[in-house]
Amino acid sequence: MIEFHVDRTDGLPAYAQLVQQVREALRLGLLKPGDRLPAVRDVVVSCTVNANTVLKAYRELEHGGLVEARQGSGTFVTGSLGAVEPHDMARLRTGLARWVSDAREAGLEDEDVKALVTAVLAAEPAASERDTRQGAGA
Amino acid sequence: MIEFHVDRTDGLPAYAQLVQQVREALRLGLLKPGDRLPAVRDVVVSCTVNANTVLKAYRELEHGGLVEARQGSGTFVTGSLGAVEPHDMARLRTGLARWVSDAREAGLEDEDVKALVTAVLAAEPAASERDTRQGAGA
DNA sequence: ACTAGTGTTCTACTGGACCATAACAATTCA
DNA sequence: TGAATTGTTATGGTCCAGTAGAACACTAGT
Repeated sequence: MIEFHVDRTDGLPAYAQLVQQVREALRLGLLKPGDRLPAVRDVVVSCTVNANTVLKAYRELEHGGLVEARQGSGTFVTGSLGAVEPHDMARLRTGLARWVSDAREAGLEDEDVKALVTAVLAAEPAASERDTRQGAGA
Repeated sequence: MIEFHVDRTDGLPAYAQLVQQVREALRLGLLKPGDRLPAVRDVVVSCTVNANTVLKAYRELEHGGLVEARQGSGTFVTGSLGAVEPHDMARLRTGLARWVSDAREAGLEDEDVKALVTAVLAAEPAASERDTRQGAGA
């Protein structure tokens, strides 16, 4: 069961943060079709947000075909994202962790790491993003 | 001279995107003390945002001690961020580019990459972030 | 002194995000 | 059947980001 957390100082709207967290969990394989999302009322309590806000997030996910809400029983995952082999994912994660460790030893903070990732991704767009990219680095 | 771009579908407020882009450029060494930021009116035109929006971004940067506005002449960079050796930065960038290339061959999209980075950074907080972390991954 | 370019301030308005509260509807299970 | 749990809808309000338009203030170059 995924656990949400909302950072009000983030700038990103609360409902968008919830959506993002579900999508992220799907991409990392932490959430699979059949899994249930936390009940609306639970999220209301744990994240101290309004029911409408949670609903908005769940509906956006539903609209994207990622989850399905069943009145009376809950909201369930129905779709997937990314779909990379767990084995490959584990291998890449290890490699990335090593690089991050290296970067931190060189003095980079988390913000530096994120900036660098953004820059590298933008510098050499993937084939699938070639004509869609907006650019993000400076 | 840094070039801004604002993505209205991003969710993040326009002024926050401008701030982020300046901070990112500072971290990557693309912007150094003494450099001038684009004139408010130029940003208004190039990004089709309001002058107040740009002002808000510039003031936030000024408040953070990163830039200084001089009425009549422009807004100039006065501070720095990260401050990692250019040599180290270049080395890390190359290493990251290699990993990204590897990840893409395995089928990861940009969103997958970002999700993985977020997860890894959150999994092993840096010493400087130990008691400040909010968590972000799912 | 003049002018062009720069940052700055002000007021008024719109729209989206969010909250508080309450009620309604479907499902599940004893 | 009934109670508990779940998603859903509705109303009305607050706050803030962003817009629009105008004017003001400072600086540099001529």
